[in-house]
Amino acid sequence: MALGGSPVTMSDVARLAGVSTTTVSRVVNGRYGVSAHTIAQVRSAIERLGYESSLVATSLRRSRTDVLGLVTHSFQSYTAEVLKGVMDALSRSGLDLIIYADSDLYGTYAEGWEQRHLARLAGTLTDGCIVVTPSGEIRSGIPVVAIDPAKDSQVPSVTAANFEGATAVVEHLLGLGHRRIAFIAGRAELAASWSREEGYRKALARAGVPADPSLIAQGDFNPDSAAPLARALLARPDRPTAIFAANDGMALKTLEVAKELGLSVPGDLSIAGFDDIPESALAQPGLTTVDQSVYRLGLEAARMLKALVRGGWDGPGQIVLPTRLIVRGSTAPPRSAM
Amino acid sequence: MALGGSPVTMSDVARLAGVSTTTVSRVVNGRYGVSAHTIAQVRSAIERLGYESSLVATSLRRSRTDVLGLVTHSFQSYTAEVLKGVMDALSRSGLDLIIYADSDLYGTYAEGWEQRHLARLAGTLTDGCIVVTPSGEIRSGIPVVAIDPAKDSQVPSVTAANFEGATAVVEHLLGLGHRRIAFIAGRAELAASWSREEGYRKALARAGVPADPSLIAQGDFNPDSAAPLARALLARPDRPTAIFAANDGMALKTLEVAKELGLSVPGDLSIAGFDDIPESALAQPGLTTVDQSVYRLGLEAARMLKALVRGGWDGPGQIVLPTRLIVRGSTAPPRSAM
DNA sequence: CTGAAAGCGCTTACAG
DNA sequence: CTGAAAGCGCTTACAG
Repeated sequence: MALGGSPVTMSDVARLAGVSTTTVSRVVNGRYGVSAHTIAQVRSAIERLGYESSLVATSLRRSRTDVLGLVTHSFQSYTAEVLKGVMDALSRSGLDLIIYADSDLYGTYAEGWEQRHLARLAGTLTDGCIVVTPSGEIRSGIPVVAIDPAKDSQVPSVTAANFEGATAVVEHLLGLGHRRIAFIAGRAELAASWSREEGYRKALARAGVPADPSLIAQGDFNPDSAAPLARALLARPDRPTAIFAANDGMALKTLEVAKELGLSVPGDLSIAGFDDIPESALAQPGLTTVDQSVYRLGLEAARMLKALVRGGWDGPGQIVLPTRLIVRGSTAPPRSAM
Repeated sequence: MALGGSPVTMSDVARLAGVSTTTVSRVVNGRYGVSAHTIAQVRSAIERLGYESSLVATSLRRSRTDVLGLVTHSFQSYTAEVLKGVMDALSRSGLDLIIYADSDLYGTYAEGWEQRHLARLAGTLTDGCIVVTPSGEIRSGIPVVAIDPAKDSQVPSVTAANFEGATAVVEHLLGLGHRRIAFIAGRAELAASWSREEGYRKALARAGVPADPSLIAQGDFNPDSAAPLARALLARPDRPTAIFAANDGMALKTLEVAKELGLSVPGDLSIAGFDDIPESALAQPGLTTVDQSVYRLGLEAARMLKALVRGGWDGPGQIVLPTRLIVRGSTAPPRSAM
């Protein structure tokens, strides 16, 4: 009960109750074969001492922990949405969640971070893990589900229909009359970024518009990475009439840059993104984008992992969630076509 | 190296390298007194097997883990901001972070959740813990810092100048000519909510405006909790000319409700919040609010905990961060005063 | 119905 | 420079 004393252990309880730790363990875990009197004795000792079993010791001894893990290398609003979905899927399932974040890797993309984080949890702490946007292939002794996996990754994963979504948004721009459409890409190693770029290329090709490689800029999904890229694109004499960024964070940053440069959106420049984060609906003008429900990414990943851990998964190795084009004020016909 | 085999242990490495686990442990932890040849031997075995030490086993054996814990019962944008601050404070400090979330308590305020989560981590897993918005007093064997603690809590904590911030925003409304100002409160057990209500009362009292108890509604910081309350307040024949909500989430929900009811903001109704979350600047009209930098709450809490864990804290037991009134378009003089 | 003992994967005196 | 043994806090056969 002491504030600041060393943690109460099972032996403390056993001593106070006058029984063995074996018996205390039985009571704590609700096993059969303990007399009512002993149970009462132990319960009261637990109460008096404020005993809580040690997750660490339990998980080291047991094979199962009923705890799922999640590893991530940053906490953007994307991550927060993922977490909401995961927690809702786990709600009242008896499975808890542990999130592991390595301070030395935070915000960087040091290769293999997912592997190291995973190993920390996989030992015996967690029964299975969700890995958010891993940069490479993953190997692990426990079930793993990736959210937005690396390109060519083989682990079970959940992702959105990135190719289709990107195609739809670029076709929307083409339909408005745009021909010089730039693309700001995301982290190149992620399948999501690669598919969005493919969708962009495919839509142009279908429309018979030759792709101009100088209109493709390499960002990393981080909003700040888009600022210099947008500036460079917009400084060109033959600047594009539309910019499609691989996520909303970068698209909104592009919107900021355009305003700084005195360009009106969508008058001088159309802008589109991907994700439909809450800020996109609130921006001035509202951002045309693709809804990919990051919340559902987290929800489905947790459901899949739950089934995998319990040995009851018979679905596909990859879940692809539908996307939806959302047209708002940031896109319009180019001036030349008006 | 096997995909899906059981985890590689230190004994596996020892066997392959032809040494004892003692020696492997020494190499892994960089202890002195191992021959260069043995080190190379062990390193290569570790490499070949893809060995990573088990966090669980290590933390059970060692007194120190160099891992800090954080427990929360929900993942709102508030939590995401807190986490960013915490991670930035921990960056390159050698301290990692584990977040524990209990699925059975998610989104609910079941009494004592913080105590139970904490006990799971406090055993030996973490050297210290941050508890986000605990609902009651906390006892623990390891250092703990609370962010927005419970009323009358004694644990070290970080919070904003809630009283002063609330006073400022209500004085702003009074200055515009409002006299019927409603207040939507937050979770009653939190000091933050209580202080904001006190600030509201104090500002009215100073201005000689009698407080009308029927204008105080009890929310819980969750945006959804505000909808019925705002509806009830606005349905009254003597409806208030201004509503001050204890956080931005509830204020933005109130804005939505007002629009639904066909009321113009700020023409028919002024609305103010507290927090300054990103959405508030983007809302139409922009939300008048109090900036409390949730990011800094996380940053300072992690700094404090770091010092506490390392035995180097000599600051006060509670850190109070300044707040700042931010006036945007959602507040204006009431019609009657125009 | 109850307990002594082994062992989960590590680290740390201790002995050599 | 290296290893056998004890022990961190639990759970689980096994024996009684």
